[in-house]
Amino acid sequence: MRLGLKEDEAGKKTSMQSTTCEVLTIWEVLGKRWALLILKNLSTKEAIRFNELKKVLSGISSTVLSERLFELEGEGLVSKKIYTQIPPKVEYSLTTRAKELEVILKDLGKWASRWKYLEGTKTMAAATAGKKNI
Amino acid sequence: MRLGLKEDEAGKKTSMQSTTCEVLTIWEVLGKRWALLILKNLSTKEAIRFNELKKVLSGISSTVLSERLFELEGEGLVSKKIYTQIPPKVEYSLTTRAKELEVILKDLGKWASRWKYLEGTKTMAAATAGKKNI
DNA sequence: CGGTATCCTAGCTGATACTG
DNA sequence: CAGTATCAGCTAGGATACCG
Repeated sequence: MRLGLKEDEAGKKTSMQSTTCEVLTIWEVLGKRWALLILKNLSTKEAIRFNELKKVLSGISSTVLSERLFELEGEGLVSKKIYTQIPPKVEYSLTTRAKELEVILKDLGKWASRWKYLEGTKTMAAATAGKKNI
Repeated sequence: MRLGLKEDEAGKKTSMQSTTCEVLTIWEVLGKRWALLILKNLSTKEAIRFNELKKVLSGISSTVLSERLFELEGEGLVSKKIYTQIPPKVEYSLTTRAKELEVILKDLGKWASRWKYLEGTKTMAAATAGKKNI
C-alpha cells in the first residue's frame, strides 16, 4: 500500500528533525501539496463530499486527494463520515483541532500579506533574480 | 540556472492558488525540506556562516543549502552578508520579517504539541492505520 | 460515488568535482 | 571557504483503469 510507505518515509525524515521542533512533524503533512487547500476548502463548507472537493481543487487527482485526506485524518484534522449505501457517500469536515489551526494559519496569512508589498528593498534583488531566471 | 527554473514552477503552481490563500506562497518556500530547520538554526545564532550551517544540518548538501538560502533570501527571511576576501566569508542571519514569523511558528509548535498526546480517540484509528502499514 | 492499484514522468535531492 | 555545475537515484504526483 502506498500510504504505508509514505508514512515510513515521514518517520525516517522526522526522526532526525522532530527532536528539534514539533512543528516539523506537522509540516510533513501540511507542507505537502494540496494539504492547505483542502483544509481551506473544508473550512468554507461545513461538510463536503469527495468529488465535490475534487472539483473545487481542480487539478488534483483522486489518488492524491485520497492520500492527503487520509493523512489529514491521521493527524486528526479531518473527520470522515461514511454513509454505507449505493452509491457511496462520504463527507469530510474539519475537526476541532483543525479549527484551532485555522486561527494560526490566518495569522500566517496576515503576516504573509503584510510583507508582500514591502519587497522594494534590498531583498528585492534576490527576489527578482529568482523570478526572472538570470 | 537551476534556481530560475524553480521559481518558475512556484509561479505556475501558485498562480491558481494564490488567490485563495496568501499563505500558500510562503508555503512554497517554507514547506520545502530543510527550510524550517535553516530558519530554526539561524534563530539560535545571531549570524552563521555557510559551512557552519551545513555542519549543523548534517545531511544537507551544499547544493540544497545554497538553494534554500537563496529562496529564503528572496522571501526576505534571510539576509546575507558577504565579505569580499580570500577565503570568502558569508554570514547569514534572520531578517525582521523572519523574527515575526518565528512567533507564529512557535504558536504552531504549541498547537502541535498540545494535541500530540491526545490521539487516543477515534482519530487514532486512522493514525495507527497509517503508521503501521495495514 | 468514492476510492485503490498500477504505471509513468517530472522534479527534488544529494554526492562529487570543480572554481574564485 | 562558499558556492556552482553536473550527474544519478528516488519519490511525489498525475493519468488511467478498475472494484465496492
